[in-house]
Amino acid sequence: KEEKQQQLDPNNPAANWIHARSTRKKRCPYTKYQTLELEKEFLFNMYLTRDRRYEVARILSLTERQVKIWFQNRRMKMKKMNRERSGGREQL
Amino acid sequence: VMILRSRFLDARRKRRNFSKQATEILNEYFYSHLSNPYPSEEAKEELAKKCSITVSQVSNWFGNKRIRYKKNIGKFQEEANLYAAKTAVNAAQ
DNA sequence: TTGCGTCGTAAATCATAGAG
DNA sequence: GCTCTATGATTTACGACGCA
Repeated sequence: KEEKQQQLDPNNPAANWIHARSTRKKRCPYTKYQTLELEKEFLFNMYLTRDRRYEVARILSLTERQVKIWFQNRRMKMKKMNRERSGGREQL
Repeated sequence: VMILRSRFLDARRKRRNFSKQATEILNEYFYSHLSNPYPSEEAKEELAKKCSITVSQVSNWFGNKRIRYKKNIGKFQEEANLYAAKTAVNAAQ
């Protein structure tokens, strides 16, 4: 059911925008518990100290790198939400 | 209160498909820039305005389109031809 | 030179609008 | 109405680049 064969036709101008780092770790969705705890920590402070990062990672069985990146992504999400909250209309 | 609040927040996932015309505009851009379908911030703003959607929605659309196109070029061949022809006609005028 | 910041994105996954 | 699948949005994980 899974044959991903794409013969890139030389005529096809789309030949060059394929990135795909083969070494990239596959995305693995975090559990409800992990996400909830991360959100709680984010509410406490948007930026982690090194010690907090270590603790959070240990408690949630994530790597420190994962926790660091989660916070980076979370800050970007917040930024996006603020951007669209101020620009768009509000109802209710 | 928390339930109502979460319902409101989850409402962001309530979506409507874009209008036929908006999809048309986005596809025209995509297929006429197939060698580099990465609109600049300015281009995104212009597309957003023309389509009456947000810049984020334009970004989402291109992100989805690039990956889905790449994953199955054959499936989009007909669509690609259609917009290529349309672009050619526009250019000829 | 280490290291964490943002920005833009790939790819997978989620949620459901809509087509059969 | 009830599946499915197409589609828009969100979630992980990086690369590229900035600053201290």
